[in-house]
Amino acid sequence: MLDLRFVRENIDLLKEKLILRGDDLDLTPFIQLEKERRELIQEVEALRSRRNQVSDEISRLKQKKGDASDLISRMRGVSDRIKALEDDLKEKEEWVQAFLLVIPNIPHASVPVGKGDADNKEVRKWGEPPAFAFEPKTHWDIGEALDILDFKAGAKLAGARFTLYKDLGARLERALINFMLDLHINEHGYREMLPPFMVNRDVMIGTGQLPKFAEDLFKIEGLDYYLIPTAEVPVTNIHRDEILDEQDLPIYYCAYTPCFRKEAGSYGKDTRGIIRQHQFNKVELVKFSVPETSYDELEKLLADAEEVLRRLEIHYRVVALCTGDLGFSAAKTYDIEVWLPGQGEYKEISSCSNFEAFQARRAAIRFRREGKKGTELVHTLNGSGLAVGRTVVAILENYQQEDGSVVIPKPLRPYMGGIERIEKKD
RNA sequence: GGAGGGAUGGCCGAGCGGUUUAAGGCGGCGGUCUUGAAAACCGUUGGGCGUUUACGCGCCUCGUAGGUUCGAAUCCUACUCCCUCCGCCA
Repeated sequence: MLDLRFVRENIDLLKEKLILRGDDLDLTPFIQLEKERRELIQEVEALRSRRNQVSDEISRLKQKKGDASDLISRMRGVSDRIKALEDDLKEKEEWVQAFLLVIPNIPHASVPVGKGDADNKEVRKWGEPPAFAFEPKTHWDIGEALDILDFKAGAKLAGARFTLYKDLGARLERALINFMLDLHINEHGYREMLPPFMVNRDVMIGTGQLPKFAEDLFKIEGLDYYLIPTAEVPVTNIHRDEILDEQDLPIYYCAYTPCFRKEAGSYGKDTRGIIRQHQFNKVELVKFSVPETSYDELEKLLADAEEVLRRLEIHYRVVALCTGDLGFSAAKTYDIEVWLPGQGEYKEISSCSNFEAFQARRAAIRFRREGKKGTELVHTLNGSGLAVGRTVVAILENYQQEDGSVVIPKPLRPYMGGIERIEKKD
């Protein structure tokens, strides 16, 4: 959410920025209603001020056993007028608030201008694609041949876009979760969190999933609970409605959670394999920072996520998302795209963003500066460190051997009971 | 699921229809005293909104939302959360 005063005073600038995003929100009704809102506030507050004054007078009179009936009769009805104005004001406040909640964040000045993913800018590449003396297979072929991924069973148990992991497939997923958590906690300075996998509506509004993207979420029928689409949601909201101390910042949290997404509107996309699932595992990095260092923190967070692929020795590239490809709440985003030989393309495996004060304003996450009065909004950041299912995909496709087996990257072997290779059972 | 108890400022805790401007204490901050510190004493103390060049002024905020009243932390209704006991349960 953007600052109300900022929106009011920078309408033209905001319009320009929205166009960069490809958003053509009409701001004119907002300008008018917001003005009416302020006029109403002044009217209602003047009346309330008078009511308070007269009530004091009545009180004083009664104390002295005086007759206040004249004053009382004159005040009769004033509250009804206040009430009527308050109802009107409440309606306008809610309208203004609802409008603010669907305005996307403003892209940072360093974000490349562009319309879609074709305009994203490559920042760097790391490593080399593996050379194969044979035609590399897709992970779904590898996984089925090794009997570690069972798509039919997933469909039977739930439906399309669900998969049953079996034996060393399940073990590999679990090994990756522990490897990633240990790396970030022991070496990158993050605190481990294990949050609820369901959250309420206010929390979803806090990080920006609601009200605009309800169709992407699974909701529990009859209750105010939503399945989380990412750990970003519960973890960022840990400090909702709080005022932190400057010396507490920056705060680094790391959390493993499953993620649940409806994937509405992606019907033809990634239908095979485990690239796009309704449920997948992710290790997430979340930071709270003072505004002046949040972009340094973004670079460090990105490096922390990249480190996972470097340790696993898998080729990837980093792209800076352009203005047209940026998510609703983000001011700047880097995607890490991992090389998938079976598909012959780079695929997003992590998305690292600075939200600046956009989420903090929605969730009321503030901090106090040493020796200064008042509060300021923190900056929030997060990034996948990494998406676990897609890391399994990357390992299967990059470490596949001609005989159909898959070599386990060295750092994962301690987490796999020393197993070095997944081979076909007979 | 059943029965009972509770929610007041950063924390503890009084208030139960009208100078209360939410008492008092703790903590925090500033000061006096002191070589320095402690103690003691004095002062100060949240969040949000509106208005103002500014100093300031006003409004809201006692779990949340309504209601009664000239006036609500206080009375009424609903809801949420927490605690205790019973039942069920990994």
